[in-house]
Amino acid sequence: MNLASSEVERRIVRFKRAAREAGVKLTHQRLEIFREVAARADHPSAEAVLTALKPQMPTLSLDTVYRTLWLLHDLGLVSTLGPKRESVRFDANPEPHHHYICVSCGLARDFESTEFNSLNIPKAVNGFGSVDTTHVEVRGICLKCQEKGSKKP
Amino acid sequence: MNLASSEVERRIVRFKRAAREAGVKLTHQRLEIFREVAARADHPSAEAVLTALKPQMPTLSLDTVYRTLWLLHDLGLVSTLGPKRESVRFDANPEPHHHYICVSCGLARDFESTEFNSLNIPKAVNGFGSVDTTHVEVRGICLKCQEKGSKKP
DNA sequence: TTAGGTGCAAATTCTTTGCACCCTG
DNA sequence: CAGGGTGCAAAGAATTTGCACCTAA
Repeated sequence: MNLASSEVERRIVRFKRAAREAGVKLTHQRLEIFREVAARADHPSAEAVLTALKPQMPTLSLDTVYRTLWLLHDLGLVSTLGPKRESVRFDANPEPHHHYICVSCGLARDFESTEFNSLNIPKAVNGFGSVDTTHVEVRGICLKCQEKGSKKP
Repeated sequence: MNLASSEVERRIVRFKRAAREAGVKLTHQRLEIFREVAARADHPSAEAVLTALKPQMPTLSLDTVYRTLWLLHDLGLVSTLGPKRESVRFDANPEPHHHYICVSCGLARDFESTEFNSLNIPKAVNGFGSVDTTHVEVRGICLKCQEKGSKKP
C-alpha cells in the first residue's frame, strides 16, 4: 500500500529544502532513499529500502542506506518506529500501564492512567486487524538529562 | 528506583505458579533473573540484568539471561519495551500520527486521531521530565495473519 | 533417573566505521 | 576544484545456537 504521489512530491520538496538549509549535498542516492521511505506506508527497515532500490541502483550499499536514513532522522524528516538503536528491554509490570521514555538517555518509567487504558480506537484501525493492546508512549527529556544539558556552557 | 518488596513478592508468587503450570523448571537462575526484572522500575536490558546479578552469580551467562527473559515473555510474565527483536524501521510521515502494529508479522500502519493527539498527560509524568511527544501504539493481529492463522488446521 | 536447563564458545544478524575514489555545489 | 558522500570490506554490537555437562522434579 503506497501513498498518493502528490503527498510524496510534497515530502520531497520538503526534503530538498531541508537539505539545502542544512548544507548537505543532494545526491541521487539520498533522493531515491528518501523517496522510497516517503512513498511507503509500511515503514521499511534499511534492508527493505535497499532491496527495493537495488534493481534501479545496483551499486547502492546498505551502509549508505543507513547513513542516509540517520541523516534524514537528524534533519527531522524521518522518525523511527519504537525507540532507536538500542537493545531490547524487559518489563515485568503485569498491570496495564504506559511509558515515559527519555529520548536522551533512554530512561523508562511506568505510569498509569485509566483514561489511557480505555481510549476510543478510531474505526479506521479495525480495517487493519484485531486490537489487543493499546499503549501510550510519552517521550521527553528526563530531569537528570535536563540538568546535564544546562550545565554544558 | 526500585519497587516495594511486597509487590515483588507478589510477582514472584505469580511466576512460580506460572512456571509450575507450564511445566518448566524453577531454577535458581530463572528465579534470580525474574526477581531482578520484577524489582526494577527501569526496564533493564539483558546485559543490565547480567551486570546486576554477576556479583552473586559469577557463572551466570548472558545467553541464559536472554533465554530466560524470552521464556518469561512466552509465559506472559514480562513484555518488551518497543517492538521486539527487529531491525530499526523508518517513518517519513511528518504529520502527528499513531501506529497500528501486527504482533505476528510486524506490519505497521499509520492512523490519525485528534483525540490521541491531545491526551491529558497525568501529572505524575511531569515528575519524570519534559513532555515532547505522545504517541499511541495499538497492537493486534492484522487481517492477513488472521487468515493465515485460521488456515492452519 | 532423566529431560530440560545451563555455560561456554562460536555463529548470526544488524549496524557502524576506515579508507580511497567520486560527484555535487 | 574541494570537501562532503559513496562503496567496499572489515569491525562492532546485540542476540542466538550447538553441544556436553549439570540439576530440578
